[in-house]
Amino acid sequence: MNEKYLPQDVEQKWQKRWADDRVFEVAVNPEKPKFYALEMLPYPSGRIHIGHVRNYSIGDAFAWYKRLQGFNVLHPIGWDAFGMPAENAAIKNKMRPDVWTRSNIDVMRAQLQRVGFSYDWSREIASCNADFYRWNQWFFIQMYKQGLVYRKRATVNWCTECQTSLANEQAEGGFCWRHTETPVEKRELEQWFVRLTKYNEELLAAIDGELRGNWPERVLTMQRNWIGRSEGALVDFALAGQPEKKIRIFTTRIDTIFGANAVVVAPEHPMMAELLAQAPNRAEIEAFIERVRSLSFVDRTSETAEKQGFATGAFVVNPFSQEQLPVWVANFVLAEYGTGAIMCVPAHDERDYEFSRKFHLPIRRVILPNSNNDTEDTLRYSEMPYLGPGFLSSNCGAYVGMDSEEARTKLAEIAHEQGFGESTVTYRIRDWGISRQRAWGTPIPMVHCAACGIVPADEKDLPILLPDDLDFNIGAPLAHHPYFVTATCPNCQGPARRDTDTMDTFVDSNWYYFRYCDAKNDRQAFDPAVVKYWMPVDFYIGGIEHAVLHLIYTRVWSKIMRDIGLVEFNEPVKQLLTQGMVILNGVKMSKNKGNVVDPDEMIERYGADATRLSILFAAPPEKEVDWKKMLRVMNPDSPYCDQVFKLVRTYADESGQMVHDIELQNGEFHTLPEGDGMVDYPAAEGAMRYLARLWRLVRKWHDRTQPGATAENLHFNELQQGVRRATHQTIKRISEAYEDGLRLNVTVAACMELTNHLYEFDGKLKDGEPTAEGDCFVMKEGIEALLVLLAPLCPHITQECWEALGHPGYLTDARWPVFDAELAREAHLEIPVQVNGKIRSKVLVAPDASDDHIREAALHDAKVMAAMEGKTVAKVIVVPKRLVNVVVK
RNA sequence: ACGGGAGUGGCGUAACUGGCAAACGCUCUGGUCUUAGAAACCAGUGAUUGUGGGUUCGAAUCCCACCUUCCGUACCA
Repeated sequence: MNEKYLPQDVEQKWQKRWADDRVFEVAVNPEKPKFYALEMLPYPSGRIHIGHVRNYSIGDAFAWYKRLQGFNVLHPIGWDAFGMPAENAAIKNKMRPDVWTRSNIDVMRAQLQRVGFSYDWSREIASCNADFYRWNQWFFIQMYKQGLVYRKRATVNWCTECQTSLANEQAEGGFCWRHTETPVEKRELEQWFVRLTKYNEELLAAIDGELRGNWPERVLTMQRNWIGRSEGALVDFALAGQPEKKIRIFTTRIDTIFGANAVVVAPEHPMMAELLAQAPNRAEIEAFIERVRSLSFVDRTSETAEKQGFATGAFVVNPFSQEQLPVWVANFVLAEYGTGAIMCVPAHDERDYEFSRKFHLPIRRVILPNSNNDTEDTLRYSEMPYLGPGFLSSNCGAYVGMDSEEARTKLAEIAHEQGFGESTVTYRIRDWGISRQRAWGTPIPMVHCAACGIVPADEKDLPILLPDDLDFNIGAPLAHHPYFVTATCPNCQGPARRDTDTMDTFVDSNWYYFRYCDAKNDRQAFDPAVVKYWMPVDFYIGGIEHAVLHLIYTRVWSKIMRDIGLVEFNEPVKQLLTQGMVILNGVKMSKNKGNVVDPDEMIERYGADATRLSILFAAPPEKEVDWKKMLRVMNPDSPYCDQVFKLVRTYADESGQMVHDIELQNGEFHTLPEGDGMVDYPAAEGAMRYLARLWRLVRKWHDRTQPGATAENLHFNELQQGVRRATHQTIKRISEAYEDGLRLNVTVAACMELTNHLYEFDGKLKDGEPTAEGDCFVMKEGIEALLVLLAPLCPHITQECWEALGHPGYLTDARWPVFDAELAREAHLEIPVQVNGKIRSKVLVAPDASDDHIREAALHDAKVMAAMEGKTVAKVIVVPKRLVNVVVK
């Protein structure tokens, strides 16, 4: 064992051995319990950043933890390799996207290996490889045959930056998920859709069932809201004088229908032409509709948007009251939700109230809050609009006095019986449009034949290969590629045209982790028997940003695979952890924001183990880490450096060189002069200091401990027992931290504490004297436990130390230390004694002392007696083994 | 606006879930060692737990109000 801890040497040595001996490669083994540890796969954007290091360090720690517990752990990695940035690089740098992507992958793979993650590299996949995406095409065809993908013309979201359509989930809030500054536009397009909505109820059931407690509540809430289930009723309002023509509305409050003062339709409503037939100011209304329709999603829904509308001149009949109501068109009614038409009930809906007040429409109360003896007088002072439950008022014809909840079902039933409505459930979630007008993606395996229509490609013709000589400087490269476009109809063998759209890249991430299970299979997407062994994923780590994107799609995809007969389970991910981001100056790190911190420099200076340790120690996994608090500008000669934390922005300049800006005053950034940009990482330095300390301890003791020694026939003195106690308390603490929310920061603290304790013990021994057998045993026990407990975080140094202690094999064969409650028990308890809630003294008692004994000891303590002087004891509270509180008056 | 988190030393955080507040680390100060520095080691500074009220023998922890902050949703009828 080297005298000095040299992380580079240690890390390179073991990384090479791990690779040579394929230490982390696993195979199906029915004898062993399996564990599937997974992290969301990276996009090969160029280089790894510190956020990746954090995410993957968390996952690696858990994979190691399970491995040390004896599980057969599958821990794979791969590349989300299709997508826009490659295509942009192709346009900008005239590089082929596959070349760009693969060279990025090579760089990033080397970086990941340098961090020493315990991946089974034999399973590495890249979604841009034909042996992967051919199965996207295969799935597509299966789903097409089952009616789970279908084609329709629809208004879709269009990102002008991406030059492609987007799914609703990818345009949340009106902005593109990649370009959060770019508002999406609407376009009419013919597209392929995946029938997500078939699984609405199933998705919801699991959110409130098996996923609850195992997925973060935050993610479940977001998914629940996204699915947006809403129970209500559809009601037809016939046009006055034209009973065969009806406007269908959706409402969750059919019980308020007697209070309707109008029917309001969205500007896009399909009956608009008919409704406007009578309108005297038709031109004005049409101009209004045109104006609203041309607004971007954001402008149209922004908070400041005032309610605007026009009466169309048409009237409808309220089917319950036979009352004639005007039909209005207004900007606040959404065409894409419900039926695109509502009934306006101002007394019991905020928006309708605001709208009616503005346009002076009559407001009529139909739900009375307290009972049916509310009078108009008492109501005058009650709130408007009233949204709560109550009783139907005398405005409600035969239903007066009915409970509003009851009326909700009752009126829907009546509507159904009389043929003008029914109760229904609507959802906010839409089917998933997966066609993309891009070239760097999975070609959609469909053929357009003049004679046969749209026909799926023959399965034996898969994969439909993406040409590698596309010209990216013309729009729609696939459509302009003659050999790609030309096809033969699988049906009639006549000439046909290929679909020139590609699939959304979220298709790849739907099932990549199934492919890891059987990554080399060239006959099927995966062997169901193999997947049956490894799946579902036991522990999945990724960012919260995929809560309603990837994590909804992939749940549905699993259900589709189940329905096709490939798998048997319903949910693909048992437990989910959403790790906190690493942010810099309040912004998430990402390549296109230019604020990426490259870990290479840190690893070079402090080693991979210290880098990992420092970032895991910084905060619990689900919390954000602010990178600026992890670093400091260091250059004592620089006038900018005065031993004070500075705000540093780290990014790569044009040439790829890392540059550090430093913030001085007033939030202004200044580029540091040449040579002053030295950045120091106190956190990583501290981590390395700790590891060096551990190293020295092991070095001092490694040849004094015998690998085979047992505690039998040894009698331990008090000091030695203290070491064993600390060891076992640490085992307990760390094991609990893993099980209870994977609080890795706590495990680091506990390891340091144990190390401190071992040093303390070492310091008490007289140097130079032959060491007692008991001393050697307890140190060996402590050090070995410490190494195994720390291995998930710092696999290199612990492995090196493990070897130094005389263990021939890899740490993967070590086992998580077993906690012994007897050894962890305190020799005696120090019980704090309070007098009226204030700590006055402490008494020492035996660990098995009775409450009575503790009480007596406390009451006879000199300091306690002094504090009670002249007062009478009212009550004595004894918390077993914990504390005594004497209440005196 | 609504919904959900979160406020603990100069900083990051911990506290067995109602029982000794601050473990662990960073920073800082002093010392030992050294020609000097670094490293290392030793010692030390550091809190009305956001504010106010309540429950309790006892509150960082539970309840109420307020303040600050982060995240999510944003006319979904």
